[in-house]
Amino acid sequence: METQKSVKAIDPGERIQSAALGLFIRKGITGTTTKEIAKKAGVSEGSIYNYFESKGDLAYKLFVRYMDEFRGELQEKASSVTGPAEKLSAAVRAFFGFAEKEPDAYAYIMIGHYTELRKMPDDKKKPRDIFVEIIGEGVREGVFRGMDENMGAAFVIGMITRAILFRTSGMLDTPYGELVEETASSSMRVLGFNNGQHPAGTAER
Amino acid sequence: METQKSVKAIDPGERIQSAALGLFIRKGITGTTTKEIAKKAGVSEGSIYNYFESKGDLAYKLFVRYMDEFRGELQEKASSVTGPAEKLSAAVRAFFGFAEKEPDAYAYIMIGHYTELRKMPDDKKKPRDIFVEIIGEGVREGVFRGMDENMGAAFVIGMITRAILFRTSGMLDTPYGELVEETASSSMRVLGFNNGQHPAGTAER
Amino acid sequence: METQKSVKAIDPGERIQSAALGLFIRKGITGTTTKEIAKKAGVSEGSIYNYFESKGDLAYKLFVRYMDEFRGELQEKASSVTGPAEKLSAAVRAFFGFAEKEPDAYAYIMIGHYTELRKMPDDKKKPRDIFVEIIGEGVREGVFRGMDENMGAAFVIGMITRAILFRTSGMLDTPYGELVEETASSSMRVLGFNNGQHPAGTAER
Amino acid sequence: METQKSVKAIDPGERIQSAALGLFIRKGITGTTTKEIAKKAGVSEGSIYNYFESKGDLAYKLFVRYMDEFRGELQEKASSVTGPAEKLSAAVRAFFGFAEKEPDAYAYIMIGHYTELRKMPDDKKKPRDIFVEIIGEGVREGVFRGMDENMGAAFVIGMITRAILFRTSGMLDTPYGELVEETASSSMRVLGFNNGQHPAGTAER
DNA sequence: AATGAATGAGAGTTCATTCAT
DNA sequence: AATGAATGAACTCTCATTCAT
Repeated sequence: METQKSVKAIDPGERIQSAALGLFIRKGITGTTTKEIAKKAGVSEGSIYNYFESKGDLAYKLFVRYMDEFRGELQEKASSVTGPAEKLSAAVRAFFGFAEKEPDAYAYIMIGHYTELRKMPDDKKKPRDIFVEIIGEGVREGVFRGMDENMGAAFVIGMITRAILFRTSGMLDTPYGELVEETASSSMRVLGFNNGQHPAGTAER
Repeated sequence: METQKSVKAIDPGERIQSAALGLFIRKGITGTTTKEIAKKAGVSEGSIYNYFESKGDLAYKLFVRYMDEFRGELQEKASSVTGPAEKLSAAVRAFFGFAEKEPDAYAYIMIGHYTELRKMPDDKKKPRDIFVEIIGEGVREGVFRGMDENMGAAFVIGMITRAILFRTSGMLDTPYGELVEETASSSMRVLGFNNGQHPAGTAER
Repeated sequence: METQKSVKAIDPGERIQSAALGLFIRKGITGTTTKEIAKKAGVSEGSIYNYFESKGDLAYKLFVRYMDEFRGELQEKASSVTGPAEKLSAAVRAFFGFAEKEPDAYAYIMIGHYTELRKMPDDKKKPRDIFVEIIGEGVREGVFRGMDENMGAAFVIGMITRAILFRTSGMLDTPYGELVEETASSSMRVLGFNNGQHPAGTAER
Repeated sequence: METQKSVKAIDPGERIQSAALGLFIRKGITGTTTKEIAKKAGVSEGSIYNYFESKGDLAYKLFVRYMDEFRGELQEKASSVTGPAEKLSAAVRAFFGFAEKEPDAYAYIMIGHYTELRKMPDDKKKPRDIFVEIIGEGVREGVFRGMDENMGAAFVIGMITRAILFRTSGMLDTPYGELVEETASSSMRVLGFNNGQHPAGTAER
């Protein structure tokens, strides 16, 4: 009963991260002040520094955290099925699923590629690696047409992210479920998926 | 013969824009100081304000300028051929062409979508509109499979931009020409291009 | 046998003072944080305030404590012999002795004259008073030449402190014992000590 | 006529240094805020940074400037006469002269030895070197008794600085001129100066 | 007595913008 | 048009001190 008194009682470090995430995606990292973060999180400005070394550290930790979470979900969903086509479909769905479930975290990850975060080194496995592996496997097994797996991953990820971007910014009003299915099947077309019946490259369905 | 006395003689406004572009893509807009711009452009800090209202105005004008230029090239190339498939191919090539010829401008446009510039309203025609129109036309003519033209544009643009991003960041070493061709043909696959022989949706080639 | 259980068992107030002394002389009072003191002393930051009113109070108490200790040693050594010359020699030796035995405390006292501590009023007897008294006595007894006792004290203390400073900072490599003797005899020269044979002040000039 | 409009017209960099010097010696470097310096100098806080890289840089530049000036005066005065005894006397007088003419600069130099400045590396010639050279020369020429020149310098400088300190802090009311003469002649006593009549070292002990 | 998270005033510093020249 | 010194608001970050536990 003492475990959780009120909403204010949850870990300040968590509240700071949550507040920062919302501000970062709306105003950018540099465009967000520590004063704003503190106010939104309901803590003092100085408190931020009890949990993070600097604003940059906070931004970076947030990035790594959500990248890991995102990659983890992709991995988990892809691992739960067998076969390159099934894995790819699962990964596409998980991608959309994450963007739908945690839109702020998703937006932050996307922004990260184009801002200060981009230069932050990371030798950890990234979401894209999941796609590269699945496609590589599919190509080797003859399920997908012969193509560079990195290029295939670029195509698939590109389609997904732009579809989400178009939808988020109101340029596309296709219902969510339909968009997911269309993106998944379009990915199959790009990869020359042949349903396993005969050599890749034919793809009639 | 008065057209170009020396490098210092060209329009200061031009030099300022050129300097700013390079700095903006490397350090971000907020991360770039007017002092740096002035120094790189070889003008005084105060001079910037004789040509632009503020740093934000400079950033915005740069964005609009290159967006226009980019869209213009896409338009021009697409208009020079006939038929949706040909137009689309031309647009895809022009997209890559612009990114190759003016990498800084291209990078700036891409970054713009995710930073301060994003909020800048624009009712002008954008690069994406070119794709939407071409695809819409192709769908109506039965050359492409039946699909939402905005979704199709999202897919195609997504493939192109990610392919360029992967290549630029060294994750993909496919030769330039080959990448262009692969992207163009993959776009056709996604759009269910049937070579004009029979109803879209079959796509064997 | 309860006197000293473990190093952690000794009085926290003592540990705090010891930690503070080391930090103060290396980084200055303002340059030392309470967090550092607490860490080095092995206590919590808050604990400091159970023993001292403030950081300034801690700095001041340290200063007074060592000033007293220093003056006490000078006094004690000087009192143990008779005659101005002997007393002065003893005081000079005690001065060097203190600097050698408790270099941190000595350094802190020296620094104190030039920093925040300087303004702290003190009507207590100070080390310099020992010298003033001895010299005044010597002058009145005709053992030293006629001179202002305060001036004489300034000269003697100046020689001692600079000699120690030069030695501590590596500018002087005279062995310790020799330096003490040289300083003591040089003090005698300055004070015109005539070995008691004939009236002081002989040194015609 | 335009050269000097008003007192406010003199170089802001100079006004900043002057204001900082006064504050630094009264409150210490860390104890002085940039806000105070700016206010006293009659400039904006930001202006300080048009002239100095940081508060530390300002403090350091001030230190070097006055050290150079001080050493220069000692050198100049010592060079204007011949013979070790005369040179030493001149140096002692110049030392007192500088402290009298520029008490703030003198105080700042003294404080510098005990604060942040102390760690600032300096391979330049320092005031003390003047004394070391003169004494070394005197010892070699037999004008002063045989002694380590560094030790001799420590004694002489110690006497001078303490005499000034005692006088400045009101512990000594000897008139200025007399104090200078007494310090000069006492220095001669310490160095065993024999008036040139017979070999140094005569002072049997 | 002991703790250490929380505080918030205030520090040094940056920088877009202005304006007298 | 061009300059660049001056500005001052706003920033990030520090740290002595407090206080609920």
